[in-house]
Amino acid sequence: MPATIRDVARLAGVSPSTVSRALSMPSMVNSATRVRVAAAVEQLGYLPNRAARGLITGRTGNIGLVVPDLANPFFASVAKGVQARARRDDVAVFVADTDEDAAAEAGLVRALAKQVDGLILCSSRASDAELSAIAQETHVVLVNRREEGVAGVVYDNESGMRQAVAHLVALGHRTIAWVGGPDMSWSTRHRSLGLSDAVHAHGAELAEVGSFAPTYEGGMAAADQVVATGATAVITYNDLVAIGLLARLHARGISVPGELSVVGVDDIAMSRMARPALTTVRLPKQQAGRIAVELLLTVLRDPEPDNAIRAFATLHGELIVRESTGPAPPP
Amino acid sequence: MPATIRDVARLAGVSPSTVSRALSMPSMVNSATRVRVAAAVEQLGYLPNRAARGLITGRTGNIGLVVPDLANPFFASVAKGVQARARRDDVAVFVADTDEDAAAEAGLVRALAKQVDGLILCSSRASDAELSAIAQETHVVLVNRREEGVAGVVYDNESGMRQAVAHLVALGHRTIAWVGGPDMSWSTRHRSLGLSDAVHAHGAELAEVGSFAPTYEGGMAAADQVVATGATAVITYNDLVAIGLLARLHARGISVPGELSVVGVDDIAMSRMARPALTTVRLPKQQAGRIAVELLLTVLRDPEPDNAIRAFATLHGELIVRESTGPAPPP
DNA sequence: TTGAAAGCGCTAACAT
DNA sequence: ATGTTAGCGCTTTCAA
Repeated sequence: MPATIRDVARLAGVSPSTVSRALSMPSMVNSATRVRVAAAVEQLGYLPNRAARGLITGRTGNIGLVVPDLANPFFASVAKGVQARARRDDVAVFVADTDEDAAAEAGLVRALAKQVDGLILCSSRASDAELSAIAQETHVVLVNRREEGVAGVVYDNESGMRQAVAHLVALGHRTIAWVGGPDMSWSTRHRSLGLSDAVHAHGAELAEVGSFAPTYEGGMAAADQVVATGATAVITYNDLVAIGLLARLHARGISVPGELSVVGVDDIAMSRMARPALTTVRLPKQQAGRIAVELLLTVLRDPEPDNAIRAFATLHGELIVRESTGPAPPP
Repeated sequence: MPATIRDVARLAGVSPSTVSRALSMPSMVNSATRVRVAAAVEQLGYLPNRAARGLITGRTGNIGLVVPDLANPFFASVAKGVQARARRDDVAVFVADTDEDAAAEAGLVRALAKQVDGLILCSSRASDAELSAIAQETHVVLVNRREEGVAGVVYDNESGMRQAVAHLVALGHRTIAWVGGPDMSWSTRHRSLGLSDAVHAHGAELAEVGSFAPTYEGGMAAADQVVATGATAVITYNDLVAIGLLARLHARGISVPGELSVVGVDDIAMSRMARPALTTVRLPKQQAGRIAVELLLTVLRDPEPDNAIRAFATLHGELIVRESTGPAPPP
């Protein structure tokens, strides 16, 4: 049986309210009593029951993190960043994996919303309407998606795509293929847009091969269509897709980068380990998680609606050049 | 402002206790009132406050999952399995990442213990003493570790090692190196033991090169020592280590499997994607997570101490042969 | 500076 | 079958 505040109070010879104050507002209690309370707390190994506290303060000290797929290293990294930052403020984190299912996401969000002070929605596949409904119910921070009036952190996808295109064009590529991710993904739309702009700015050609699952399998599936476009270079929605694509190209005996250059996005650990090692746009993943928590805590501390709107962070990706592109020029 | 049980009661024209009963023990309430309550619940979008319920029932409907490193795909998969199974029973999951730090683990566990019905400790690095202390405070299910009197799920490491060794010996290897994982890891001890038995049973030689971090970097660090042993084959603590080792061997121009055969453990997605593709012992990861939840829910349902002791599941690994071993015989 | 009392949202006796 | 009462562990008025 864990000790309650009354046990502590009894042992310290004070009232429960004094114990409560000694813990949450130490300045309002006599230093002598404060010491006695501290001793009792120590001796009993007392830890306040957060649920009980939350019931009255309306604050649970918990936050929720919702991701499409924990097995995707990108999300695992974001989750790690969230964890790390949350722990610093003694905040516990509920994690929910939606399995890339928008319907499941809605359910999980509703279930979590009641037990947390706020929610971090990572790469949410929810519709705009659903999203604002959620934002009404609890504090929300978005990762990888920008929505008016909701706080969040996004990557500058346009800049990432510009870097990738500049690199490929410098290598002599004139036709670049693009393998898109989930249609509901904000990132895929913005990467596609940025890519289109960058390619045309360089007077090159863009060959879009459509939407694929953001997974290794998605990349395998996309490979043949990419080859069919006749492009000499391809940029994929993310690294997982690029690595799947690499595998299929290898199976078909198509040499990378000899016949086709490949660029991914994310720089997951796997990218470096791929053969050939994958050129990619490195996104600061843990940082996104940390900032998301930061934002959420800020919003919670000062819930003025004005702040929510401004609280949008933009992170920048960085092109990491590896063997999967050049120096061999395309055919 | 979310609706409370009193709002529902008022709208349905009944008392709060009736609403409570209609929701938790529907059979004890008149079907007519049950319908009225259901309607009110629906109309108000009422969702019981779990914290409040937990305060009185002593059950929160939450569980905690503690892992050493979410960025390790093995743990990400286990987490996914846990999530999936927990969701089926409408249980929410706190996830804590200890960053491979035993001290952090202790703190996180204590913090979580109060807000959950039970804890799943995955590859816990805690000492036996700490572990039993935790098991005293809350219900615990261990993954990847076997402890007397604590429920859990482990892999049959011995069998996995036997399969790997039989494979290597059949290929003609006579000296097999072993790269161990964290010293505090139950798995590393049992893999090492099983390996030793299997190797000697085949009349072969075992060359142990010590403990390394269970990461890509650990594998890089181990590679040169492995080579120095003169072994023609190496088995590593896990796939991440094997892949790091592969990278370092590649950098040194040592051919795999031509000069050295490599076998990992886990079969993370990355293993298939490695070049050469990694031979490994496939562990059912999500299944471990699912079973852990199952066990925990069972223990919670019927907290007789007798069950806890028996509730230990053993899962079996399966050797997956890929390019990193044979058919080329060792030198 | 401290204590007593009330109550957060809910469920579990105890009545009826 | 339903309502009333009490109280889970905590914080927060309000008095002293």
